[in-house]
Amino acid sequence: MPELPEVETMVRGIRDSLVGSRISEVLLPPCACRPIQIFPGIEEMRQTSHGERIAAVRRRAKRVVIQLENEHAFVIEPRMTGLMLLGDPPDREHLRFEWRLISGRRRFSVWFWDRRGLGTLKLLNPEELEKLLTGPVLGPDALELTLEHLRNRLGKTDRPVKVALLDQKLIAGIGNLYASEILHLAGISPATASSKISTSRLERLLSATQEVLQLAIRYEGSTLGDGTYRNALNQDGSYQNQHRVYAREGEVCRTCGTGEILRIVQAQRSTFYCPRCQKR
DNA sequence: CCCCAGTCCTGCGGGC
DNA sequence: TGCCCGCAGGACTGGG
Repeated sequence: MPELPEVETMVRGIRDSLVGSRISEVLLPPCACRPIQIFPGIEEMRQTSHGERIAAVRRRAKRVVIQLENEHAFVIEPRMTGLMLLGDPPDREHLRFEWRLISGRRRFSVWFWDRRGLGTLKLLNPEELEKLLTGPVLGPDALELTLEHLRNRLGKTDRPVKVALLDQKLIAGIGNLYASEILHLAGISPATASSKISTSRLERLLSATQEVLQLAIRYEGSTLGDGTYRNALNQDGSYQNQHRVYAREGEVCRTCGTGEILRIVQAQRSTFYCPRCQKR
């Protein structure tokens, strides 16, 4: 499931090829499955993007932003199973969108592939893009968090900290997998009421967030058993081998060597933790 | 306003 | 063996 590290890996994987190249065509591949949500329609997308040069490729939280020189931007939300690919896709039937590009004499394509089709694709105008980047829909990016952010945002809610970490309005970029990983490294129980966490423990939470996300980026994200997430060249990430708790229910905690990893359900999502290492 | 349950989607694996 | 059901969870919606 693409979260911040996986989306960052996608962006790094396509950036050098895309920046400076020119869009010759955008296409909806023939696809037997239900079409993904796109906005606006394909014809408006063509009119706005045809012949435009790509100025930048960046990440905002869990979204890929492809900025054009005319200041419009494609914004891709991979959600559960979406991938940005330069190489061969896992299969042809779940290709959802194609950008045909020209760089000098070279012609190539970048694809959006999405097995489950929960992903979305939008072409935003400059005002809409500005709202996405700085508006209230998304909180501060998890890699740019400060202690003040945590104090102001977690301090005002009594929800369990695991649930609050998933709220993109509070902090943007953390998903279900990395929330469990971060709380384990921070030594904080996922059930702790957010507002009850002391400043010194918020400092641990802050450094654990940076450490886990940066390390996961270095390992190019997590490819789980379902094998869905891959980098831009359709290769596996390797952070799954470093997982501290996620999907390790019943196994022994590698940190304390004795605790058994438990799974609980919070807000209809699985949470994994070590009851010995993580206290309220 | 705040928060939670329900919803979308597809593929896979457990159980009978 | 084959079928069905539940589960995976990112982001959004409706309602309490």
